[in-house]
Amino acid sequence: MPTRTFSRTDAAILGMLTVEPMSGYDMKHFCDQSLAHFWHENYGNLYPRLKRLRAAGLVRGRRERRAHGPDAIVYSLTTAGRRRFREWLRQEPHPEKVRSEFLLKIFFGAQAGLERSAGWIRDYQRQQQTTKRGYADVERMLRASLRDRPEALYWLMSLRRGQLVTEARLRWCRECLALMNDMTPEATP
Amino acid sequence: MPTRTFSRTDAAILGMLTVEPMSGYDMKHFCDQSLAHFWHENYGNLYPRLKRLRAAGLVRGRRERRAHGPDAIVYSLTTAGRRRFREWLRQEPHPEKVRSEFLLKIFFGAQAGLERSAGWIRDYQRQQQTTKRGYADVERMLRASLRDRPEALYWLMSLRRGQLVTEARLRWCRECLALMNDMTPEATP
DNA sequence: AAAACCATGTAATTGGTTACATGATTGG
DNA sequence: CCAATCATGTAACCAATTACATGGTTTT
Repeated sequence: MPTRTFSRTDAAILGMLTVEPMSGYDMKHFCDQSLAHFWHENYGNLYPRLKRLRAAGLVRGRRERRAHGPDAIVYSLTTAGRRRFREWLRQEPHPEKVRSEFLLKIFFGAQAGLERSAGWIRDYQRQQQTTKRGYADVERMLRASLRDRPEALYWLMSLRRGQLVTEARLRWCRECLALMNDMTPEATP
Repeated sequence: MPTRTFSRTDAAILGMLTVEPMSGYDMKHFCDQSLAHFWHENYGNLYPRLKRLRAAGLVRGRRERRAHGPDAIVYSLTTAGRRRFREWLRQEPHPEKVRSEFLLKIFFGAQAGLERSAGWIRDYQRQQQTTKRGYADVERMLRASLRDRPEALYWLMSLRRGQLVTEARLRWCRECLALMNDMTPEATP
């Protein structure tokens, strides 16, 4: 009797546990720090999933005393869990279903006017710049861990993707803002 | 009494109707053709939403005879609908919540091995190449429509974003494949 | 006559988000 | 002792996907 349904969140959970045993709380942090540019989770989804995975025998969890703060339920993979994760890894990834509210607003930007649209782009540009700076730190850490963690090479690859894409987005911002600037009726004397 | 909830799909629908009156079927096509790289819809969501929007008085729809095929319900914006769309446009876009199954598989790729991971990347590369070719056609069409459609400038901007990002992703594929190739124990004599 | 396309819909389900509730521990 | 952080959970909700069902029209 296999797990009834196996969501992508389940896969992410098992994946994180291949790195090291973690609590649900830790996983949230792992997502926010290491997977941020391509994955996110929230507690309301994480905790119930962990319970189900445990019931299904894919993970085991035990209450542990922590150096700082209250006890936590630390989960680790069972043999079945590791097997299930490998199985998921073998399957072709589903094509992504993008939904970018931001680009929707740009596409229909004519209705909003140049000023407003340029404003969204500048906000977006700022975000991307912050992201870019964040990557630099992560990269340093990852490179350092390459010695004792061969997987870090894969981590670096996924990071690299974030970097290149962010770079491209920033370039796009510059291009658009320049273009829009040329279009604005010159107000300087 | 305003619409109870206003989903992003609702916004997309109203947006498409600012371009021209359309049926639900047309909208699906519009998404697949013009918004594909940042938006997608499916009938099971579209049709019920259209009903609700009509009930809320934001769109009006009437059965029309079509040149080819059966009758269609062609929707257009009401004044309230146009107002509601402008209101949505003024609001700051929500930050995107990315979930890329593909990158998750790359990140945890060490568990799968070089061969498998490189395979996913090659598949991905092929997809992106197809996408890139598609953009070229769209660009030509959009540039042509610039004369009688000033909004086409905004359409071109959103397209440009797709082009730059796709370019970056392709570059990433090349980099990764080269790196992985160097790592494979040379099998040639 | 069949295949391909045009067109609209519903029901069941899931997958995920938000908001709420609770409480332990640590550092200032 | 208060604020911040650590930690786990549930309930209500919703948004969207999938699968199913139906039928008209056009082309071959």
